[in-house]
Amino acid sequence: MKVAFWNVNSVRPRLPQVLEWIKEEQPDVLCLQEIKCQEHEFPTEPFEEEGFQCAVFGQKSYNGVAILSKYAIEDIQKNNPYFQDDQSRILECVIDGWLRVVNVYVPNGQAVGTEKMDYKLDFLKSFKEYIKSRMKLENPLIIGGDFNVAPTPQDAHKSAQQDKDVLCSPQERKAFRELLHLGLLDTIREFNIQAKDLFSWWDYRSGSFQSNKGFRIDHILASAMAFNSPEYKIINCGIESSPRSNERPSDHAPIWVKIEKINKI
DNA sequence: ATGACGTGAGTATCACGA
Repeated sequence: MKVAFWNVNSVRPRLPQVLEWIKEEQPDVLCLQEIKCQEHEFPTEPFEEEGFQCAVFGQKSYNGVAILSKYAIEDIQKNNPYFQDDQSRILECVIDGWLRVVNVYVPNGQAVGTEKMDYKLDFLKSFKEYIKSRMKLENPLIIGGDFNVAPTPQDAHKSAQQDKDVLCSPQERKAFRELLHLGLLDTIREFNIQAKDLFSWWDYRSGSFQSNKGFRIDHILASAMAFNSPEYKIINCGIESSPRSNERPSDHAPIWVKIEKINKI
């Protein structure tokens, strides 16, 4: 099963290229972040025509997440039950009766020392408790989306100001590490231990993509049961940077994993 | 560099992104 995540920076102007990418890459599940519309404005029909069911958690103008799946979508949960939030940022479900998927759009944070950074850090602190509760459930678990954190210096281009800047501050990196310490693996890093210049987001300004001045801030975290166990295995994963070359692209690239269910005798 | 782009709301310009 191929499960992809993509911050599309508004789904409606991006619809033709999202449909094109689906036809080329054939994901079974596509989790979208920053759809920037309400449920009734979401382009459900074009995705249904490609064979997807849609679960949408929208918001007017900002944020919003959705899960498209060729298999049954069950046990839908919107946002974190332990965190009061008037923004639409988390959508959880179980796919095909076995794979639990959490689709997350972590707040931007604006800058260190601002109220928005406080909100981001509160969000991440509570997100950890929420994920802890999900790891107690029986299903293999993957958590993917836009985390807005570049976990290590390896995940930011060389000229980035790493110590004080949003995405790279010690506070944000600590919050991300604490998530991993629950027992989750950063799948794309596990498959690319030494790789540098492996990025998922490039600023629209200053030709950042052309000079590969990016950050790796979109991630897919996997429980040990999902990553490699007698029952399940992640056999491959990647960052698909080619859509960043499209006309009117999202500033984020899609990321994906292939997870295999190993048949019991 | 208090910049650069891009999107939504709304129809001039601002909030927001990261």
